Amino acid sequence: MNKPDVSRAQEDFLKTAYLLNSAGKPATNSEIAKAMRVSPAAATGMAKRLGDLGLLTYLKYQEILLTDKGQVIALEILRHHRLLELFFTETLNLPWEVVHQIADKFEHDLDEVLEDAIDSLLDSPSIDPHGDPIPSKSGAMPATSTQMLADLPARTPRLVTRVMTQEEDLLAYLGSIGLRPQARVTIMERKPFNGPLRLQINDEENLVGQEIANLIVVSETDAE
Amino acid sequence: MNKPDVSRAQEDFLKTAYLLNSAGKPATNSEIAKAMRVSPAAATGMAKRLGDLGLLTYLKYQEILLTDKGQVIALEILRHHRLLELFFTETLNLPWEVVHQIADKFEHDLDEVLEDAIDSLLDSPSIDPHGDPIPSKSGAMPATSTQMLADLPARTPRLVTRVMTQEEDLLAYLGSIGLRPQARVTIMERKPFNGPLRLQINDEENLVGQEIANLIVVSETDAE
DNA sequence: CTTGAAAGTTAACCAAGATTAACTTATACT
DNA sequence: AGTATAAGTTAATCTTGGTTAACTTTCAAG
Repeated sequence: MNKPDVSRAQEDFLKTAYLLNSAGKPATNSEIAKAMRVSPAAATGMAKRLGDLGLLTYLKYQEILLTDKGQVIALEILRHHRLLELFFTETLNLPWEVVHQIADKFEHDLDEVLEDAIDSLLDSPSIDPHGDPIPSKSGAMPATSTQMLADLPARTPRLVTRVMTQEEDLLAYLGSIGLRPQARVTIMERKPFNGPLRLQINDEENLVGQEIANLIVVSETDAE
Repeated sequence: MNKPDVSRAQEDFLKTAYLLNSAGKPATNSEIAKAMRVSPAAATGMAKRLGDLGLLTYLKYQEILLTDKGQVIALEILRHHRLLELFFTETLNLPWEVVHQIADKFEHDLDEVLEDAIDSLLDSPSIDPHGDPIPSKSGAMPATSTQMLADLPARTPRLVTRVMTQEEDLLAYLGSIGLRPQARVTIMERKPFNGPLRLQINDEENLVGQEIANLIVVSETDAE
């Protein structure tokens, strides 16, 4: 298995496209450009280059689609990213809101020796501190719940399994109210007209808006 | 204190120049080019760019000299490098011969939060796994012994304080015979005509050539 | 079924960092 | 002192990954 030797910018592009897809959004030029904070023209140029490398299929004006080879790379980077996030929170007690940006830089340089050492230290973990699934070394993505807290009826106790944001301030806040993976959460009351939700989080109550509830993934079955 | 925002290639150049100087060699164009594995022309170009940035003084055909600003950056990168080496050996039990190349890549991306976390986890260490001194955050380089094993008379027990190579195979070998920082070492016998040295290393004897003995730094006073 | 805004592309350009080839300078040696 | 060789520089060129500005395509809505 020869490694295609892609640059960081290329890896970032593939990762971005993959993440858009797995968030249910199409990997369009403008979405990618926005996510990568570059101009649309830069995204077009990169798409062409990666198309030539056989890592995605690029057709003018169309949504880009990763090829198998491209997806393998995206998953590898994602694995690096999430392993690193977990590694840094575990070994250094760094809060979950800071590890994302750090991992974004290191993910491109994680060689296999280090990757394997981290994997074995952490006992081949399948989720990172945010609850995001860590692809296996062979590229298999662990299954995750698709149940959003926002869609849950009241009085249905669940466990938080994933928090789908990387925004630093928001993560810090969510952490402070205990809304993180493994927390027990129950919607006690929904205020009308898409109003805030009164939540029981572990032993405390708190109010959160719809927007936040839409970032919280919970277990598909009741917390016992 | 504004960060000058230098690229990786620029950081590498400054680091290389600094390391040449501290190894007693002049930071000449060809030495730098060789150490960085780029063409001499590339080194000239980079020297000009860094000169314009005020990070070194560049005069045609002359040895380059880091300015204070340039040296601060070099020391910062060196600090990152050595902290990372130690961090990875400590947390992951990686052997000392592999951490160098890993740190070479990560050193450019170590932000302050992570740097401080590592520093405090390791209790503000002053040497890395090879015995190389770790500059303090303020840029002070810890003093080190200058006594080479090769220059020691026979029957003079010392402690190994530093092993001055980053060659993977060699480090692995030296580790295997116990020649690493903290080891007790004594020259038992010198074979004539710069022949090999018979060494007592901790509790075992071994033969090494002059070349290796010239890489081993030992304490300046006798091991008790 | 036309049309206007949004999305995407193209073109011209730029800077960084590399290369090779050819030239210049420094230096060491007879 | 004169000159060969090593060291260093310059010039021309390349690739990557960006930019902005202008143009084209798509598509939804009247």
